[in-house]
Amino acid sequence: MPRKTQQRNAVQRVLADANRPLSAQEVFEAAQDFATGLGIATVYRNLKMMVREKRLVLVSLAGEPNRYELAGKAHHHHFHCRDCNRVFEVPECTSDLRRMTPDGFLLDSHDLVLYGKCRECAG
Amino acid sequence: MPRKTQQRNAVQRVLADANRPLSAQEVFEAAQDFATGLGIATVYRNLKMMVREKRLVLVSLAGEPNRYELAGKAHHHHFHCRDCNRVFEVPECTSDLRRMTPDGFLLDSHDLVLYGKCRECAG
DNA sequence: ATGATAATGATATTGCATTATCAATTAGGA
DNA sequence: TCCTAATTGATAATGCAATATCATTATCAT
Repeated sequence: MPRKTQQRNAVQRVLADANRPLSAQEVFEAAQDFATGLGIATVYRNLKMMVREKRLVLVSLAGEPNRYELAGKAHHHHFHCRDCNRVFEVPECTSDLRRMTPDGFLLDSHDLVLYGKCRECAG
Repeated sequence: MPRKTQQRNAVQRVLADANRPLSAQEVFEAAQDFATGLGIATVYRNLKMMVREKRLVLVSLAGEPNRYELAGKAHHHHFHCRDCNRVFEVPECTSDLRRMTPDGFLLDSHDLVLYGKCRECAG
């Protein structure tokens, strides 16, 4: 039976407040404010647990450490800012991906990542 | 001055013959046929050199070791087979990605990966 | 309040792709 | 052919995210 802890709440809260996927390191830094003395191992443990419980989903991007976002969001994709290295959400792509799937291939899912500068970095 | 070696030729040939991006490991295995006793370090060295010379491009996919493909191809994306773990090329997506870019963000490039079963695995 | 045990923090360890090291080999111009 | 420097193979080392370990602390049902 899982227990309520300050650390777990802090991790959860940080992810709920950020409306973008965060890395363990980002969660670690932000969650310090709500759980002083927080350890990185605890962050990893709680992220893993919350993914297992399907309260978070893992966002895996090429060449990047894993990020995590709240589960249950509508289908969407991500924008990776090359300057600040933050990842943002973008709405679903509308194009018919089946059209680009080679004959005989079975399409399950897809991932689209946009790269560039976020609003702040473009500023 | 770079020299012509059996090993370098083997790496090059394997990548030219495969019409899909290959990992260092895949290159290593396939190139054995053309260079007996080939070492994995040599494969990595040559891949790195060929990327530096812009004869290959690096294909980085989430949670996967790097893959490499011949440079100079038309813009395209990739299909990652969940069964055999091979990656294939697919033609460019036609949708207007700028439409999904949030206001104020600057879009440089994008990557799209399709997931599913390739023809052989779907067979 | 108490006890059983879940959770934590510090840190060592793992896993894995990739790179560095180095002695031995080989390419290729003189 | 000879020489020199590029290349190679074997393997140790690196980098880094993520996990395991373990003694200590905190939760919460009783």
